[in-house]
Amino acid sequence: MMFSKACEYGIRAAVYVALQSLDGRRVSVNEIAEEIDSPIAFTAKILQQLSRSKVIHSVKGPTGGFELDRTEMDTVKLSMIVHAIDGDDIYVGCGLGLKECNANQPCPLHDKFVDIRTDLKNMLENTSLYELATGLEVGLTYLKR
Amino acid sequence: MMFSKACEYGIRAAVYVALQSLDGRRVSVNEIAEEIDSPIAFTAKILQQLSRSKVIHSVKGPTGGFELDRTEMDTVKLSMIVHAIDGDDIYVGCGLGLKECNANQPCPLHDKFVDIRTDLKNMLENTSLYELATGLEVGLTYLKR
DNA sequence: CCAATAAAGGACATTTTTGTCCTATTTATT
DNA sequence: AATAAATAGGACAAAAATGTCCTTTATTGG
Repeated sequence: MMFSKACEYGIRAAVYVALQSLDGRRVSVNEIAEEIDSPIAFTAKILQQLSRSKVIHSVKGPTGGFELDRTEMDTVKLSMIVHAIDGDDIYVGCGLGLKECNANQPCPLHDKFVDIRTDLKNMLENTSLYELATGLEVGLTYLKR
Repeated sequence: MMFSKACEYGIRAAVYVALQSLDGRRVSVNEIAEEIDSPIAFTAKILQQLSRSKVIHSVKGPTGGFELDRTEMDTVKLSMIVHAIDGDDIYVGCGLGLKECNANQPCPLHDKFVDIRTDLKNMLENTSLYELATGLEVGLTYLKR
């Protein structure tokens, strides 16, 4: 609707990793894909991206998996995940696809989009994985279905 | 960023048709594609969709083309174009791609998305082609580049 | 050291979106 | 009636996004 499928899986995966990390549990790709109801191999690719972008931490070998430490959960905001996967489309792009749309040379929707985008941007930049994981932990929110 | 490419072209095309219709000019696919800087044949398909959805009016044969009458420009809102081309994804879909995300069983971002989507929805439902075309006419906004 | 386990990564397959080309249909003009 | 101009529509092509499979690399525990 707004993010790519890859980004949707990425956010859900990161939130699940955060949730389990609250209990000190490291989680595997298989478990993540199972718990967020996503295709395993594709999810593995996305987790690689997130790991390369330092959004989550990965450990190879037996007992390995993905994790986040408590401080990272606070510092990692949704905007970092979206940026790592979808790039800066949401921030930069014109709603009507113009290359050089800006306040000087705006598309007909420019001003109307500015407000909506600002709200979205603020939301993404102010929402941490910790915040999302705790909602899940308490059973208020869900990651599947 | 938010709409498909097809929808971006569709909105730009419809606004251009409205603009020219203000002067009583009927416009061809070729002229539209030229003026909004879009691929001709693809634009033709999109105009077909808009015509079938009664968003714009088409006339075949010599002197034919696309047009809108003054009353239609007021009644046609952006939401109708978006709906005709992209369906109701923007209205219905969960931000994280869950099938059954709602107030009872929300995804972690549900509440945060509700506000943003409501604003987007209101904007689309309250913006008419007439409003957008007049901005263009006065030279305040642009449809290319 | 060896075996097993888990992520990393490359190559490939499928699906969707975007885009093109050609023919058919409609209609105004002569 | 013939011609030409315009949209309608079907079939195809290319590109991007999504998704799978298999091999390599790192690491743990026996």
